[in-house]
Amino acid sequence: MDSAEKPLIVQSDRTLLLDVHAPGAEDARAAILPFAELEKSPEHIHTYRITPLSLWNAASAGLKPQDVVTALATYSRYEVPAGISAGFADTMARYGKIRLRSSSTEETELILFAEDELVEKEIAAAKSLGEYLVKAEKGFTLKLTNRGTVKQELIKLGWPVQDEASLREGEALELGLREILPGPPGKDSAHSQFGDSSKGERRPFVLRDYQVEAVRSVLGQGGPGTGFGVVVLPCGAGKTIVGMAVMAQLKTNTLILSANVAAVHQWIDELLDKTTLRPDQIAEYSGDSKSVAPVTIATYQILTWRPDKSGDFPHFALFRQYPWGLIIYDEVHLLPAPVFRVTAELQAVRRLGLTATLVREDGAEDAVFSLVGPKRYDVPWKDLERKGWIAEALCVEVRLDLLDKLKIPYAVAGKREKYRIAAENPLKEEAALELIENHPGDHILVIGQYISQLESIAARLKAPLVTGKTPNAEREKIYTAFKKGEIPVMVVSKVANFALDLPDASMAVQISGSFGSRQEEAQRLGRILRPKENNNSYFYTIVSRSTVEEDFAANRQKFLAEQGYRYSIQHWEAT
DNA sequence: TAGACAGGAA
DNA sequence: TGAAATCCTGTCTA
Repeated sequence: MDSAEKPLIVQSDRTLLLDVHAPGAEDARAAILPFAELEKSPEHIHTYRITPLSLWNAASAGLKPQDVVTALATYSRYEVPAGISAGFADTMARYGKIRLRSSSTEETELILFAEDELVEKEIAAAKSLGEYLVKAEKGFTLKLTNRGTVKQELIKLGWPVQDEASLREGEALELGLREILPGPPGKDSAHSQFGDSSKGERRPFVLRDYQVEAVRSVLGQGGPGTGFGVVVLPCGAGKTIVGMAVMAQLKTNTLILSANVAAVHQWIDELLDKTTLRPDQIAEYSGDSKSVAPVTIATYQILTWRPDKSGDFPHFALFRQYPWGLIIYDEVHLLPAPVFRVTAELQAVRRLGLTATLVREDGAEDAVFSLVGPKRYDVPWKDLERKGWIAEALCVEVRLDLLDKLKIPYAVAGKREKYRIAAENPLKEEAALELIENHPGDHILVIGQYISQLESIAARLKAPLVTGKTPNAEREKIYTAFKKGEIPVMVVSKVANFALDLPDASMAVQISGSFGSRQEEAQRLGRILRPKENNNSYFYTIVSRSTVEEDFAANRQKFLAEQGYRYSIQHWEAT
């Protein structure tokens, strides 16, 4: 490759510019993904940033500074700035400089070792740690119960702790997977993980190669200190299966926390379908039913509920009253702040975080890192797509003008109203109708934010509308008809973000979205990413040109680019 | 005992 | 930056 054509520009401020049109851009992206975070993703040049956290994640995954340097040198158009490599080495070296080990004498104490004297002095001088650490002959001792808090404080000081203290063994539980021996990957076996449990059949399934790898990277080789961390996999890639496989390896009582009751039920169905667990060994702990069993699935919400604002969290007792050997945090990026607090106490219990995206809008990534664990496994969506595990999705941003009549009201509107005017641009409906007309035979989901807009387009499409107010019985009826193909188009509101029982579609048209949340975009794309027998899925986002929406669209798409998708932009004109 | 629904929270 | 949906609890009805 001519070096002038290389895709990457490395800058001394630790940003990486990726020219997405250059040859080798895809390979370069895959190479930098383990240690860099995507920051911006406009059409031509994507910006990645190397942060301390991204380097520590890389270090905990076993990457060496030299690997980072090599990746950069391989794809860099210009010479890698002098000094930047030394900086990476310094930052990465911080991971592992401080280790946490079990005390050989005191069962309720841990020992914090610093590799060199300077680091030790720095820790000793840190005010925020003073109340937890006691100077010992070598290193410091701390109370077992402060394990998480200390780790969190240290990462704030720039010292990620390598936690090697032993983990508590939970009560043993015999369970296995109803798994058949893995075969070669291919399109056929891609479907075998999605058994139809409604028919009551419990088919064996194949653990996919990347799922096996994810399990291995969390559990390590069974050595001390392993057994916690976060696995990042896209929607539809079988995160629950990774969770169940970890459970089957550890064979211990497990508490599973998930985002909503639908997810709780899904976990229960999956556990019954794919493991050897009996129904009486599985319990739901939610608003409906508060039972506890060797495997218990709870919602985050019930745990964070409290009768009055400043009081205690009565349901936290669930964490402590049962001998859990493993806690699974489903959708760990949604972990609420109060659960961080109790998680800080639970550092002796094995922890597995599952998510499609670690990105949090509130910047609590370092709390996830220090309390749940470092990122242990991540795979670019494009890889899964290439192997046929998830459907290939084509993302198109459709830009159109604001309706003439609205241009003046938009210009004079306050910041607040601008969002709504741009989002509800009536021309979007025309464009959506046209897109849908051009896709006969597809199962189409129209997704939007505002009920009035959705009502209008649903009426024009003669399609059913599902919102939060739609009673469950009716939802069920519409979903079934959509699945059978009796209804080709379905209009949905924000329920699309949460409802797990929403049927799969081969095309989605997003006519309005909310304030640039990447998680939201992820959920929506996930709706159309399930494996299909035939060809591609389409994801259209309709955006009003020259409005605030363009900025939001950029933010929302960042996530997709993060995963290696390429957006194309179409301009639509009213005829 | 199950469900439907209102009200509060985030 | 704002609207919409969810989940939990408690109460009421049959």
